[in-house]
Amino acid sequence: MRDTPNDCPFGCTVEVAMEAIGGRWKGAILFHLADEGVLRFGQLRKRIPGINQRMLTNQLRKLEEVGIIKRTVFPVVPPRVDYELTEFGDTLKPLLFQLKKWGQDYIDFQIAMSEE
Amino acid sequence: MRDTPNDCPFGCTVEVAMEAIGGRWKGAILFHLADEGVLRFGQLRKRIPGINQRMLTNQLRKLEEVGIIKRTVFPVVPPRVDYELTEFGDTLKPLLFQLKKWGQDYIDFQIAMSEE
DNA sequence: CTGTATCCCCCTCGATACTG
DNA sequence: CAGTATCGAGGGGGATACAG
Repeated sequence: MRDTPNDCPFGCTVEVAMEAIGGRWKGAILFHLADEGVLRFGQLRKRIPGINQRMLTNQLRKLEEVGIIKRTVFPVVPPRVDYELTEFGDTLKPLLFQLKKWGQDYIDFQIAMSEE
Repeated sequence: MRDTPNDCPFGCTVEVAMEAIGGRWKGAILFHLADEGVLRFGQLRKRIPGINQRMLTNQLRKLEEVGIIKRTVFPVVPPRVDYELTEFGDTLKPLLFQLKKWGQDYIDFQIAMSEE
């Protein structure tokens, strides 16, 4: 997080947004929660190939910290922890779906470029 | 860039998109180009406080490499280099403005959280 | 003005093993 | 099942100096 959000003369709100939802995994995590609602830790892991436990825990904590996702622990054995978007996190949905759509276009474009 | 874009079972197109436009500076660079059109190296630098020459050059090269921005060198002294979005880069515009809007909401939300 | 070239630190991230 | 602990490699990123 930037120390002083007020020294953002022009387009740096974009930077702030990128810090919140950017990085290697956050986008994928958020997309799945936006797409499917409530998901357990293990369900998220299955949906994000390549991520390991450490990273998943790590990123989930950061998203929880800034109020984008909610974490619910059930005191049962075996343990069960649910993750979902908060009310504020829901405001990300249009962005995430647009991001996904653009990502598909981007992949197609890269393929077209490499084939020319 | 991910090696095999095809091993993206579910929401990983979001990951791919984040790799292309994510990171500390790319969002800001793209936003300014989307907002103002053609900008010179030095103009970009002035608009992105905190970035240094190395990083600006670095990120511009990456964006150029994947076909999002176009670089035009004018053989004059002193040198002049223009940057602008490519036709494909233009498809990012709605995303960037939405990103900026959400970033503002996010900043407000963080302030509200810390004041509660 | 628009870059390269070095140097180096830190922090992210991955692999693996272990725990309640 | 859902984590934590530890270690280590790698690269992102900054400061500075130099070049065309």
